[in-house]
Amino acid sequence: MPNKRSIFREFMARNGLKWTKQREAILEEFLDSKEHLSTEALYLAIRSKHPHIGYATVYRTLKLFAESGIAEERDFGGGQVLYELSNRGDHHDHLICNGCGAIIEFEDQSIEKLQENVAREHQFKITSHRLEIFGLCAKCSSPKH
Amino acid sequence: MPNKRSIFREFMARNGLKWTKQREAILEEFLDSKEHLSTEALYLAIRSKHPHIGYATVYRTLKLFAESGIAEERDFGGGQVLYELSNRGDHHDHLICNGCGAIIEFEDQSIEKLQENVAREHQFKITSHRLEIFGLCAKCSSPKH
DNA sequence: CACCTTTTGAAAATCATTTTCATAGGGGGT
DNA sequence: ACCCCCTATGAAAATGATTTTCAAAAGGTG
Ligand SMILES: [Mn+2]
Ligand SMILES: [Mn+2]
Ligand SMILES: [Zn+2]
Ligand SMILES: [Zn+2]
Repeated sequence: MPNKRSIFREFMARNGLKWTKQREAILEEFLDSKEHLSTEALYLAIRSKHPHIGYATVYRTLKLFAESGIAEERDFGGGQVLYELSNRGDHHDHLICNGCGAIIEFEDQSIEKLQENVAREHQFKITSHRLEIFGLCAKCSSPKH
Repeated sequence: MPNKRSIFREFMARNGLKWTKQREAILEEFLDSKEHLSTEALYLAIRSKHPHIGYATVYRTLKLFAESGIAEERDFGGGQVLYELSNRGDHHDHLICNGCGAIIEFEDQSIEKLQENVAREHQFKITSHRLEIFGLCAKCSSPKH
């Protein structure tokens, strides 16, 4: 079970890319992070420990994470792209609260199957998909504040 | 069965907004259009008949179409927002070809139901959702050519 | 260490979309 | 039709996330 650190380092080596302090710092901060975060959020988190790291480098490095497969890019329409760690190969979709911004993950094999049926009916070859449900989470839709 | 023209005009009146040549021209061109089109595409289409209409006005008017309910905004991640007429009042989702850009619409009540179940399990109140399946259409995935 | 390539940070550039602002145009009331 | 008060318009400038440029600063391989 290769961990994300080694997957990423192998990706770098395989592509003739270099292992730098910046990339290491960004990787560590990203691995520590929870949930879905924007480049800006990660940049700000890193800045406290590494004030010298530039914004562009964070952008570039997150793209590398996505290319290497250890991270996934998400665009929930909030104006900024979000990144999350790719968890053990499993695909999942999202419930997104318009009230507090909470993002709830879910997996539903029945839905996935039906999507494949739809694609098959159209002789369409799926490479990826996204299902996003917007609304209000339990907290935000409860009457008592 | 109020048509889109009257729905939009009523929306305008109700909100104290004015009926202008520009809005009429943009509406007519939009009603004539097929499928999912960008502001730019609509602007270019209109420009031949109405060279005086500005880009900003097209942006503003498409937003009004969406607000009034006669159009829907879609962001398939292509860098530009697309608009389509809200047809048949029914919700639908999309298959998007990465090869030729074709957009295929589909409706699947079973998937919708399962989405509601997922939301219910999380005590989540749905206001909207989107399901987009990316890949290759029949034409683009066929071996010949 | 040398050398060649990739990286980096800061600033400038992109690009879709939005906003500004001065002028023009609806439209209800008279 | 005339006023008057908004709202709308177009051109240009502004925005804001992301990307690119470029000269200087490392990787890393032998
Ligand atoms: Mn997720
Ligand atoms: Mn559609
Ligand atoms: Zn919430
Ligand atoms: Zn195609």
